[in-house]
Amino acid sequence: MKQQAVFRALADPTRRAILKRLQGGALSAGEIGEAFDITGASLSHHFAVLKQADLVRTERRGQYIVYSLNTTVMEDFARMMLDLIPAAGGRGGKR
Amino acid sequence: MKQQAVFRALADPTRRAILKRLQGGALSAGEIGEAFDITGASLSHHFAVLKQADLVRTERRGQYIVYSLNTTVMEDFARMMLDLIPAAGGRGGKR
DNA sequence: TAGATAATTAGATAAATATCTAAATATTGC
DNA sequence: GCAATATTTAGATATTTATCTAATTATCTA
Repeated sequence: MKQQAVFRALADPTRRAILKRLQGGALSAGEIGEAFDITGASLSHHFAVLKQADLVRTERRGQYIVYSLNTTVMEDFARMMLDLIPAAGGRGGKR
Repeated sequence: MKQQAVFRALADPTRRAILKRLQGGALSAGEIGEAFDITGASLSHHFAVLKQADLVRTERRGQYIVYSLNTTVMEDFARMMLDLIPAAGGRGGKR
């Protein structure tokens, strides 16, 4: 997991909202965009950041490009966060 | 939890390194700073961001100001991340 | 109380980021 | 192949953020 890329991607509220929209299942770029008041170009930039962090997967389906969550990376991330906590969820104070 | 403040705070590698240093227990600002090659002023800025996110607690001890992790917020955060994942760790696709 | 040490605040600057408009690329259906 | 639609890329701009130096605040000790 590219840790820094994931943290950076999640730091922006618009990108987190995109991830939330994808919780219900895969959506095309346009469908995702309906919920936001920014241009397609800006959206596209956000997609690129999410992709770089491997938080979403893409697949072209005809004219459309369909985005879906990469839940593996999100799980890894959450568990890593828990590991940051001394004696919490994880194997405790390792390192 | 001030979600945005937490995400923003965690986005910076220096701040994450500070949190890691605190895993072993409370440290003064100066002790934390020993590990970094930036000025005290910059460090202090990072502390402020971490405090704003409630990720660390401070306590003055004489001349020193001692920082410690606020594990509660970190746990909340990790669990919230898991909840972002459809049917993963948490109570599944609520929301 | 004066000097030393620890840390923060103020103000400036350079780098990173979010957003925009315009142009380019990919795909469909006639 | 051409027009229409969906999306991305390029280039510009404004905002945010990380860092610095200098000054300020707080505490200790002699």
